[in-house]
Amino acid sequence: MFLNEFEQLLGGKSIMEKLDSIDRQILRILENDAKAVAKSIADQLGMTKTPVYERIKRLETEGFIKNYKAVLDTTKIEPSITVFSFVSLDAQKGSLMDNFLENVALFNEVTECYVVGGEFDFLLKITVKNPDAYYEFAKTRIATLPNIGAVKSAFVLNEAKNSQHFPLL
Amino acid sequence: MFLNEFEQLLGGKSIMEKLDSIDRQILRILENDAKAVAKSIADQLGMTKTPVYERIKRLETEGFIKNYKAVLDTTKIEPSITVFSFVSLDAQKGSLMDNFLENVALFNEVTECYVVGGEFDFLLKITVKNPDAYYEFAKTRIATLPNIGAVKSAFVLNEAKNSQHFPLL
DNA sequence: AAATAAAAGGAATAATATCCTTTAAATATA
DNA sequence: TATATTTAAAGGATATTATTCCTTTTATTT
Repeated sequence: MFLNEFEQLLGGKSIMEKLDSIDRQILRILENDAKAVAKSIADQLGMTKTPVYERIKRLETEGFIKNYKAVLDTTKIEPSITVFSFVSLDAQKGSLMDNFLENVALFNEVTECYVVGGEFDFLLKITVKNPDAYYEFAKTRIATLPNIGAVKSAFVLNEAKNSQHFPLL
Repeated sequence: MFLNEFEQLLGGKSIMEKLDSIDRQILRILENDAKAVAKSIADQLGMTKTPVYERIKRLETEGFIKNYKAVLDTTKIEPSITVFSFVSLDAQKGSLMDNFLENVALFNEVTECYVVGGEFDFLLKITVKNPDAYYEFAKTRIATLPNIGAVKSAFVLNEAKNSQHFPLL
């Protein structure tokens, strides 16, 4: 058996632990339902629990599955509003961008933050109690950060779709 | 004991099942780790498993917890690009908006879709294999929908933060 | 055909969910 | 303020169920 140069470097262990069709089906099932157990997944795939169990463990230890989370019905818990805000900096100096990211990482209100290409530099997903709270947050937390240029916001009126499913599985 | 008019309608059962501080702490723990069991949550809260177990079951049956999902490391599974696209329609007729939403709901590539206020009508989160696939998808799937006006896209260069935590718990 | 890897099957362990009874706490009532 | 009533929590016991391990069989690859 021949090892390629990468595998040789790792003592025969492949870097790219590839996923076969069964792995992908298991991931798709767990993506829908973290509580699915080896036995029920095995039944769906026409297998037995042992190989399925071992594959799940492998997918966990190798990091294909990062973690398991409860999905909450936030509207039932407390009324809130969500705002997507595009932000651009005065200058695209790398240190400025890092500084911005470090800051927003600390804000619980910013649940997601993406570095994007195009007219703006960042896209933030912000969740707060109400419009007043958003105004306060934008004014005191975002606008005060150094070198903020333009900010353009879109208020979410309705969450029409949120599948949280990786479409390439 | 007096019932208010809403409670009377439900035979004494309150509509707004309110969450106390313990419920919120349980939700916060499960939001981080769906695999946390009653015993370990109870330990963290200085309680015993029974009341915690009963509260979890209540939170599930009353819908505060919608479901449990595995969070995947999609970059390890397959290279992909994510694009946020703002879309506006020619006219904001309600039926046109419904039609648009019905269509995008069918596209696996559109993992999230929000109705927003402001310059545009919708915000889509789109995941595809590569820029070519995005061009193909935008051209054949989105641009061909009836009454599409403007489309403005921002390509994700980096996912700097994705907490998936409801900040108001 | 041989060797390796994966899957199957079964069995045992361990842990958790679930139930029931008792105790404590909080609230309402006298 | 004391007492009664209701609700929630605690504690323990049981039964179910999943994990985990080991051996055998099948499939795949060389």
